[in-house]
Amino acid sequence: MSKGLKQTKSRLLILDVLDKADKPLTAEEIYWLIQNEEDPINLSTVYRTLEVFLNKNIVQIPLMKDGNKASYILNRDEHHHYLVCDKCHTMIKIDFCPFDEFEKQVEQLTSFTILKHKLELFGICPKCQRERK
Amino acid sequence: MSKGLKQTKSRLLILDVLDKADKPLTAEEIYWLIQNEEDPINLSTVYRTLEVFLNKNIVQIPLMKDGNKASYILNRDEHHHYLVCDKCHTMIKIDFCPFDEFEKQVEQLTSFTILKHKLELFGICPKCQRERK
DNA sequence: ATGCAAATGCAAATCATTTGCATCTAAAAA
DNA sequence: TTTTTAGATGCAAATGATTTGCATTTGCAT
Repeated sequence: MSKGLKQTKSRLLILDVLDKADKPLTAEEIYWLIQNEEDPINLSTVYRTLEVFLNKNIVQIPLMKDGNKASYILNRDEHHHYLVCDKCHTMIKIDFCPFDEFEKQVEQLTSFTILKHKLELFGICPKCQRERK
Repeated sequence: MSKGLKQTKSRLLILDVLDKADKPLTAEEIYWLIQNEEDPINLSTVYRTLEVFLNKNIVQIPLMKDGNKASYILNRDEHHHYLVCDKCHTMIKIDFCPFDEFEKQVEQLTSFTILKHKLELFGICPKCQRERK
């Protein structure tokens, strides 16, 4: 395993689950998905692993929360954002991001060094518009 | 009090504290700020009031969290974003937002109707840069 | 193979937030 | 103004996500 981490079964399983996921997963969701696999793994381990992965920048927590639980995604070093439907919570990825220029302006204005940004868009998806939900 | 709410001392105090604040406040910060004022008020009341205010759109929760506590700001119907220092959590308001054009593009691309967006920038503030914390 | 630092399981602790319930109070009705 | 009552509050206990202490296990460097 990269970044000076021991390669353990739990960590590989968690990475695998996150890799296959098509949406951000909570610690508990990861936990249950792994129960369905071969070897059980403790919920504390999931939390501890996710924290290590966060520190190593292997995973990220996007802005949206599922209730008050944090969700995690693999950091694929692609930069993108999510668009979330307020009605049905459909979540789609937006693959472009025009904010480099904006960040430069803010850096000049504030003297901060900007490291990252999080953006999320909320609206109504086409399906819900049709169904007037 | 507007929006069909009873005008109570707690609610007026909470509104006042939020109005005077120059940054998002957690429920507990609001609670302590009010202890310093004349009349004490219960922490549950702060939480309950904030929830009512949220539903009435009188306050909003910006994206950033102080640790894992939610922060609240008065909804002033101004649109702006926050810049947060990763080290000392200093939080400053950015008063301009260039994303209308971007939203239009995303609407065309996805057929979503976009209602709002949340953006947050993270970096290191000038003070922490100097102190190399 | 051996030793050790790091990882894990388990149970208990933590901490923000919520809730049940008895009491109180703003404001509508009389 | 007094009465009425739905909604607001205080208090203590419950909840639920996340963290932590500690004993045990396991990668992996020697």
